[in-house]
This record gives sequence, structure tokens and C-alpha cells, in this order.
Amino acid sequence: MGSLTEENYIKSIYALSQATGEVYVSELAKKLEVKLPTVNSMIKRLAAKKLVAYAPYQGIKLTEKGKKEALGIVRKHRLAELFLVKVLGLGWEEVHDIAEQLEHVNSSRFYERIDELLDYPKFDPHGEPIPDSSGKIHAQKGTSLSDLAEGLTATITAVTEDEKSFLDHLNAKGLQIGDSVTVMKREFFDGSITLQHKSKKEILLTHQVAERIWVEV
Amino acid sequence: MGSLTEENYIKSIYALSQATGEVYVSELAKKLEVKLPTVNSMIKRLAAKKLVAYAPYQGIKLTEKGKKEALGIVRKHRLAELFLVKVLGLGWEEVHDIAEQLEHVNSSRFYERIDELLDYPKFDPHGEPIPDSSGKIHAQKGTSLSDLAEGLTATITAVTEDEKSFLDHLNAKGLQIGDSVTVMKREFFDGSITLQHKSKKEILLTHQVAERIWVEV
DNA sequence: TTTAAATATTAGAGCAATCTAACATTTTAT
DNA sequence: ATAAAATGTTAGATTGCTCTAATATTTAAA
Ligand SMILES: [Mn+2]
Ligand SMILES: [Mn+2]
Ligand SMILES: [Mn+2]
Ligand SMILES: [Mn+2]
Repeated sequence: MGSLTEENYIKSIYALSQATGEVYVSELAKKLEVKLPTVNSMIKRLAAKKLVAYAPYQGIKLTEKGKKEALGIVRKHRLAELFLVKVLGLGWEEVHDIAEQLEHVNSSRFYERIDELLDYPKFDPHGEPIPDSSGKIHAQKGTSLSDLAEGLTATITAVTEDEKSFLDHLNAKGLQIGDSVTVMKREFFDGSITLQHKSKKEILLTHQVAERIWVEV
Repeated sequence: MGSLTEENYIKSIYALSQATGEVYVSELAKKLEVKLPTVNSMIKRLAAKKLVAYAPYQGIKLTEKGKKEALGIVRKHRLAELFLVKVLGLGWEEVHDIAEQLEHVNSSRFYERIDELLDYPKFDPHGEPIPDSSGKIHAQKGTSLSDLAEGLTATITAVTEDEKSFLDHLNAKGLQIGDSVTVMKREFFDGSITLQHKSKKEILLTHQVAERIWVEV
């Protein structure tokens, strides 16, 4: 197990390389809010520890060892978030920042007990899958709400963003995991969509918001 | 709020200066498992931040500001320990090491909710008082079992040591907070004592153990 | 009261993690 | 194809926290 900083790099590399399998120094620098040379020197350290594979001017990839460590941290993060919601009664919009800290707690006992108390959950409060203790994860993501055709009805399964401001926005619109929504109108000009929702009210979402909401038809 | 390292120094200074109001560099070095010059240089930094008062070759004292910060950390540590026992079902012997990590979590929401869930507890699983959110603490310690006269019966209220090996030892002897014990014999030679306990068995404790157990007659 | 032992401080160094400034490479635009 | 822009790397410095070796002060012993 590495330092807190190292764990945060590994986790970010994992998250940002999900799509293409690799991530660039500049993307990491932005995400971690540090300068490029800082990332550059850390990547070299991680490479020396065989956690990432990297050649100058190329994308950064996690090794198997790195991936395993990343999944362990993601597991702790998501278990912590669900725990904070289910046991401590916090809102889904306020748990991410606390989980950022709890994910670094080094205690298998602690996470075993949380896992058991929550009855071995499969998803976190944002609908993201929780890797099991061996690192297996079910990455079934379905469709983005921004791609759902007009007239179709679907159920919200996840949001791929857990920043407070985003979730506060959804709370204000009254949207939650499990809600059924129907796309009434998709605007060609800006990609915004109008939804019919159980609240009976029509809800307007910008593309920026809709693309972070995932649904199952 | 300072760094994790700084918080650990402040907490140790608080703990070790309880008795006399001050603590020496060598005592801190031993407790924190670092060398003397390490403590020396850190103390200077803490003094620059007005967290401790210190003059070369003199004892180290916490300032009011330092004391306030120490009590905040102690509060979080003890709330965490009780939470781990009451909510997660861990044993009193295994919670200290986890609490050492949780005490550094920076989230008032997290600790507010734990406090509420536990119904604003006054004591941790080892019988140590939990400072309230303003830093007030009830330091009623009573008598050490090592000072209890032969023939007297008293109730165990606290243990002033939460290392696993010590608590494992008490578990093996069957002693718990709240138990009633009677001193049958006190040995002059080595300070060891023999107790009568609800388990009906006689229990022999060395002085080293008895002095860490506190009772109320 | 002089010496020895214990304790504390200073000097100088190393590593992790960060930065700025300068330089190099790769990608994109003209 | 060349220039400009974007991206990445190297060099060198800083801060926090730690160390060893050398020196100083205080306390205890002879
Ligand atoms: Mn999160
Ligand atoms: Mn989440
Ligand atoms: Mn403890
Ligand atoms: Mn305790």
C-alpha cells in the first residue's frame, strides 16, 4: 500500500483511463489540480513501482498490479458512500467528499463489517457498481439519457458524477436513482431535453446534465 | 487544521502532559516513535503556529489554541471508537487502531451524525470521557485498582490504555467495564492483586495491569 | 565539586511531493 | 511543409518530515 497521494493518483488514472485504457499527463494534472511536472515525476515513481506502464510522450496505463490497487480503493470509496447514506443518513450529495477520506482507511475489519452491515451491496448511492473484495466489477452502464430517443421511457440507474453541485442540481429538479422518466422533446440546437417525470412536472435538462445520467429502457 | 503529522503531535502532547501540564522532548519521541531531533524541529514549527509554548531545554505545554485542537481530535477518536463498537460491532480491543485513522477525518457532518446516532455519548468503550463539541470534558477518574484496599468492592469504570495486547489480556481474564470486583489480596512484594469477580473465579493481576484499571467504590 | 550520564539542540542531509522556468516533442493549422 | 499551438520533459528550488552525527546543557553520581 502506497501513500495517500499515490492512492489518489492510482484512483484518478483508473477513472480517467476507463474509456480508452490510457490517460494523458495533462488530464491527470487537471483532475488532481497539480501542475504537469508534478504528474510527470509522480508517474515515474509509480512506474518504478510497477503500478503503471509508461513511456515518454505516451499515454499512461495501469498495470495489473495498479488496476488491482485502484479497484480496492474504488471499492472502499463506494462502500463508504453507501454506508454514509444508509447508516448515517447523509444525503447522496454530501457523501463523496467524506468518502474521499474514508477510502484511505487501512483496515480490512472496518470494510468487512460495513460490507456485511449493508448486506454485500452491489451499487453505491449514485448507482455506480461496487467492486467485490476480489476486485470484480459489473460495468453494465446502459444508455445515457442524452442519447435516449424522443418518446421513450426509461429508469434512472446511475449518475457518473458525484460532485455536490451536480447532485444539488438533480435534487432541485427532483430526480433520483430509480425514477422513471419519459423524453418529451430533444432540442437539436443545444442538445437539451424535456422530461416527463412522476412528479407530473416537466423537467428541462441541459445536455451537460443529461449526459451524466444513465438509464435502462 | 494542520497536517496529519501535526495532529498526531498535538494529541500526544495533550495525552502526555495531562498529569503535570507539560511533556519532555524525549517522552514525545518515544511515544511517536521518532528521534529526538525530529521532535525538536516539529516543536519549533508548532510553537511558530502558537499551538505550543516552549523554550529550549524546558517542558512543552499546549497553548489554549493547541488544547482546543487536541480536544477536538480526542473527541473524534473516542466517538469513532464507540461507533465502531456500537454500530459496526467490533470488539473494544480492535477499535483503537482504526480510530487513529478516523480521528483525522475532516467533516463536521460525519461526526455530528455519529454523535446523534450514539445519542450524544459521554464515554468511549474504554470508559474514557468524550469531550463535547465545545471541548468540555469530565475528567472524573476515581481510583486506580492498584490503590484499592484489601476487602473493598468496586466497579470498573475505565481503562487508561487501549493497546490491543492489553485489552486482549483483559478479555482473557474476563474483565469488562461495569464489572464489580473485590480485592481479596494485595501482595506487598510485587504489587500484584487477587480479585473476586462475578465469574466466581479468582483473578490475578500484576501491578502493571491493575494500575491501568480505574474503579468507582 | 568535578565527572559521568541523560537529555536536548544544531548542523547537515535525504525523500516525497510540489512548484516555476526553460527546453523538447508532438499535433494542428496555415 | 513550415509555423504555431498544445503537450510533455528536464532542471532546479521549496516545504514538510524525517534521519545521523556532532555539540551543548542539565541532572545525577562519585
Ligand atoms: Mn464518490
Ligand atoms: Mn459514488
Ligand atoms: Mn484509543
Ligand atoms: Mn478509548
